Amino acid sequence: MKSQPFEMVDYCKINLENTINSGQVFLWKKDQENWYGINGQNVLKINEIGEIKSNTRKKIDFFREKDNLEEILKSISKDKMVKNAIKNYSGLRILRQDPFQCFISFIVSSNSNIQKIKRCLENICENFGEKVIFDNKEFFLFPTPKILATASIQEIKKCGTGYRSNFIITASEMVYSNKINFELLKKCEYYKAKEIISQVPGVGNKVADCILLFSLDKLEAFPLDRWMIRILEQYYPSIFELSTKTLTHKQYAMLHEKIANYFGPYAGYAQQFLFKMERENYEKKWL
DNA sequence: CCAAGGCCTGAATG
DNA sequence: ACATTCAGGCCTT
Repeated sequence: MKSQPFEMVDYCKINLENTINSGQVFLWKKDQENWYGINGQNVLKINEIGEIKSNTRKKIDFFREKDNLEEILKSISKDKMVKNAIKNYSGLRILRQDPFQCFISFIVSSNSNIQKIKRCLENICENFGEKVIFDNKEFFLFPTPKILATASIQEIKKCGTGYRSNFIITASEMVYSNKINFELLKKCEYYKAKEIISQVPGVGNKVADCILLFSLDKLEAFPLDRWMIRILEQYYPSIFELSTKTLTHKQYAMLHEKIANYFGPYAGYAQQFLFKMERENYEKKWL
């Protein structure tokens, strides 16, 4: 067996801080030594050495432990930008989130920022989610599709979600009625899954790609928000020449095509590293 | 097909 | 102190 470079082993080891502070999850906080997070009907606790505990016995592969990180990192290392980001933010992982929570989270995220998204989601949990005690601490789980589907618009609005409140209710109805079936979407290929999930009001290109990447195992999804556009303009002007300010559906699709060709089947991982890098450069706050 | 404006909130700026 | 501007993604016109 060939010995692999020392660094590669290092980069493959998960780094919780980098992972949680990368804009993919919102309901996480840290006390003295442990991270606690809400993932659907579970409270997750992760200690300093990376052991994961839950309030239930349900076991989920939250960290995508079966991903072949070495292969993925090699695959996306197409240029200096990505290589540096991998080096500087080593241990950053894509998580496998609870699909319904992820779905609602990114509908809430539209036209918003991380702090506000977090506040809104905390309100949603406190107002609609089940209260549980875990580790002598109080948590509110993420509400079920049924609860949000049958909530009143006024109640939702109190959470600070504004015009997105209607989207939340309709989206939850579609999940509750099984019109949107996450298990099915996991089995679909990327384009098909995206087509289906885009039928939900409040889910456009970017939100769809976030849901697909962060909860439905579509690692080729590459969410293009203002930050990513800025990054591509700045660092990849010759590869992905961007003409206009606003991305139409067609332009989004064409750009994704180029990106997929360039970064390959794990493009979503490249996106996460580049996003993390740029936000850190601008010293943007996380949670 | 594309461009422009409105939706809602909170932070930043004047 | 208050008013204005801006960031942010989706939908309708």
